[in-house]
Amino acid sequence: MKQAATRRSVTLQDVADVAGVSRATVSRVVNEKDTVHEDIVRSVKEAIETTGYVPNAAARTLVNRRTGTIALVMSGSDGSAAQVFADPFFGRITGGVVTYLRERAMHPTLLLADSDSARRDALSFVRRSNAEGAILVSTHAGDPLPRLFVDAGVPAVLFARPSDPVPISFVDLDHEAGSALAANQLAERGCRRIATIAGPADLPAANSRLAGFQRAMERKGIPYVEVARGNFTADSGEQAMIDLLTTMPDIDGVFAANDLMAIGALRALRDAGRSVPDDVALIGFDDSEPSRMSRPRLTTISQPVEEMAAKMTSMLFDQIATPDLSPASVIFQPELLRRESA
Amino acid sequence: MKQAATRRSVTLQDVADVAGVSRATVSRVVNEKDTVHEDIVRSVKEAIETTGYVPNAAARTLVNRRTGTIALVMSGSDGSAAQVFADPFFGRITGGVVTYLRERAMHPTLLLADSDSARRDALSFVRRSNAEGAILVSTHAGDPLPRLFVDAGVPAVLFARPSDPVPISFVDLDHEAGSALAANQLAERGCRRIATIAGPADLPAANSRLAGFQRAMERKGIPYVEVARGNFTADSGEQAMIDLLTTMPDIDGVFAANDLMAIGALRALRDAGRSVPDDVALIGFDDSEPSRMSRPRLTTISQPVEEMAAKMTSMLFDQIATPDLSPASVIFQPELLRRESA
DNA sequence: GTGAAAGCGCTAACAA
DNA sequence: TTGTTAGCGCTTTCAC
Repeated sequence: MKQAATRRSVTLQDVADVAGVSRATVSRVVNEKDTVHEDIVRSVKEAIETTGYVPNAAARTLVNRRTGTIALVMSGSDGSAAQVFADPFFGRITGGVVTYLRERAMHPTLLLADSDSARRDALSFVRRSNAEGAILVSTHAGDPLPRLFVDAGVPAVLFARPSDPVPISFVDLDHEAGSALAANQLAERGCRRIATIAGPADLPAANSRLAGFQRAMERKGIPYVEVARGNFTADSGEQAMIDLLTTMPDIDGVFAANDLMAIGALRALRDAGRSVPDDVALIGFDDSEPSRMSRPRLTTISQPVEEMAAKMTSMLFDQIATPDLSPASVIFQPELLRRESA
Repeated sequence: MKQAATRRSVTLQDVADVAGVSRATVSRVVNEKDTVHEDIVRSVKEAIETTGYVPNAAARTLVNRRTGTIALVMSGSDGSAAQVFADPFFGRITGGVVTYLRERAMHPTLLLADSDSARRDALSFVRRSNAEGAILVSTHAGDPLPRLFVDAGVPAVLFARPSDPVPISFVDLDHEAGSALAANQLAERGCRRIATIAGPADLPAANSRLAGFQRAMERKGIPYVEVARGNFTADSGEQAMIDLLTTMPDIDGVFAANDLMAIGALRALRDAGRSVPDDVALIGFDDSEPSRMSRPRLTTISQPVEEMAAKMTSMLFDQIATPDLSPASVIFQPELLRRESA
């Protein structure tokens, strides 16, 4: 069966016929090459208007190898699926990426890599030249994804330092500096009996935050800091605080490695009748939504996620332009957001 | 300059040469047509392996018109840019869409439509056949986006009922049923002096929630409900609650049209020395992260966002398959999530 | 400045 | 079952 004429989309040739010129000329006009006589430009543009011509991206890509798309790969731990997206962190990264890309008339395609097969699919997506490169957001340690992309020679950059040493460009936060900010603030308030609620030991970022805090405290003349472990949830923070209150009853300053745990700690403190910040000063990390909602509002460490995402995207562009660029990394500085809890 | 052989990517022809067959046969093997002799299949697969062949998506798309991509268009109010993505709602929708798509080996491309030109770009993105259709998530009233897509005859579905009447398929929540759930819960607790903190009057969803609440209360024999207005922020909820406490000092039940306002109300109530839920029962709407973090934990109305997003995606597929399908809508039922505040 | 023609890599008739 | 061939819509030399 022949295709109905109305169904067929308008092509360069159609425009050329209407304008009485060749395909090539129309192509030049569409691509704004300035080697076309302006009278012709005008009539071609008219023809484009009347025909309602829209260029076909696939045909273009086929010849010039540019897709105008990059892959944004979210790599959660296996099977975590949709949960990855519920994290506001993901939204902030996405915002930064989109903001940067839109100025270059490009768009990210979202891939979820939460299983071996999904990881392979993600790689193959880029290799079919659906995308010019990939932004990898890996939330868990030992993620095989970065290695996969690097080995395949596909342009890619990573959010956060790779846990295994992989030659790939990345952006990261200076976690140690962040917790040092918290340490200094606590010390300057006059806190002396200090504890920290650390994150999971298998997360590099959590360890950096812990190490940075301890080191900064030492520099402030407070060599001993009590350490409790949580898993980045509010409940774990609450429990850790309860334990801390037992082991260190006269505690007067706490740094939680993320806001959620700080919120949990806040609850334990309230239940114990300790006032924040008067009895105990408390600092979180992340500047998350709940940290802004809490009472007292949480003093916390903020990271420039959108900015980091934008930088990461620009690094990806560099790599696409110069394929054998050697890996680079950019470390961003966090800020102390003084609110009410410390 | 001739292109270096190593740079050129492996094509069907290369595989064909190695396997000693024709391009067409290789194509058949790649596309798993079962009309190929299994010995040949084997040797072709081997050749694919040794050559490292990866099919070129653009070339495929050019002939079969399928891109394996759909556009996910987030339409914030003008200039709201990245802020749209910070909303966890966006993440949940994305999660639902991705989960549905991945089973069909497809992926969403993210577009932000927060200005007239961005809206046009979004439309043109789909029309260049970069995507087979579009999922429109519009957060504000009077958004011109749905109309734009419908007029262009591009397959599209909408999250939430269009504020202006546009012939487009959509999914939505039964907001009235949601607030009726809240009303019933309040009434059954024995609350009699009841108020609601409504959302902005120009948001259809906010109005439905208000109307549904009033109606359900009437049915419960409580014809009068005090109404305060907020703008969906915690601060506005706090202020509204303060006002309510003045105009209706013996208030014993409050329904806030979203969780953030409920959180604000919770603060005002605590400041006023009212215990929740004993003195005043409080219900929110959305089941957001802060609602789970608060103390007392917020009783709220939850909506099946991921499910709605998945359904929306499947409706888009129907529309792509059958272009002149008439618009359909599917309304989802919310649930009462009883926690501690009511 | 403009047109003719040769592909980009693939699929799908149609032949064989 | 397999190969030949004609495009899909575009860009880009290369002549004119």
